[in-house]
Amino acid sequence: MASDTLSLVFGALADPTRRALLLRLAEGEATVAQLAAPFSMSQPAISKHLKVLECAGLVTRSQRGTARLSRLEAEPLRDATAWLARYQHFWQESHERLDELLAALQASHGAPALSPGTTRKTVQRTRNTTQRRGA
Amino acid sequence: MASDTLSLVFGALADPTRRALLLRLAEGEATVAQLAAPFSMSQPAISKHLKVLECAGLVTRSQRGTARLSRLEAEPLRDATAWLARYQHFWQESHERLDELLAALQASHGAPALSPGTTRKTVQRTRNTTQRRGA
DNA sequence: GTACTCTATAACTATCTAGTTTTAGAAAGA
DNA sequence: TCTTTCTAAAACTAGATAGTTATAGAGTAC
Repeated sequence: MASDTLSLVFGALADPTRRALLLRLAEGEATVAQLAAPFSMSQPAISKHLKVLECAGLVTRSQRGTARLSRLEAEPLRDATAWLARYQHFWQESHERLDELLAALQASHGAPALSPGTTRKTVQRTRNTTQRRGA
Repeated sequence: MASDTLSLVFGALADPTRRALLLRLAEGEATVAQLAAPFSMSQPAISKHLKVLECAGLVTRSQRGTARLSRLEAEPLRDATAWLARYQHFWQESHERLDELLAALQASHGAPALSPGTTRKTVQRTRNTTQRRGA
């Protein structure tokens, strides 16, 4: 894979096991054993996935006794989101805000433990975005 | 790679060539030859990248004469953004809105042709998000 | 020091990836 | 029809990826 940061981050996210690990880590730090528990996969396999996440900057690690704690680092996810957001106006037809979209998505297929508590009210604002599409 | 949609999308984005293709397609439809021009890479290589993008649902194609037009489909990017946004409150320390962050990013390292025209004003609002972090 | 626990590394396999060059096929033009 | 243009497919290569089992090493407890 390409070694630039964005490629590493997207590459790390391109695996359901690693995405699941991130979701778990969003609840708090965890040891390798704790992280491996839900998966029908060997411990070294999980260690490798953690290494991929670490290389992408999505996880940092510390020692606690004989165990190693993994901790979520969300910074790179911001960069990834920023990249994606350039395309926002291609799919956001009605210009609703991202967190409102999110709220809707969560309402439709079950809110994960992570989500903010309440849906916020729509804020009306003008927008002079030039919609350029087509050749 | 895993075959679920999200994995395909993130996997497609995990390559700088493919991200560049998407950026180009954001300006409008293009033929394979047009897309291949800026790259020092063979035409079949570009065709393969386009196939990856197509499999991820990021591109649809149509025929025009002897050429094939590729068109950006941003829908899957919304899903990817939605996944990422679950981590928003991990990096969005001061709770600024995504598009404001974007504006700042664009201001700092050069606005791409894609971006909305103006930075919008900060809207003050309350937020009762429960910040849950740590074990 | 010895035993135990937790995790990383080594070594290996199978599969996927990204690229190449060459070739075939489809559509348009003369 | 014959030629040209544009793109996809075939066949191949090198290297990365995701998993395995077995083992080594580091830290704690005794």
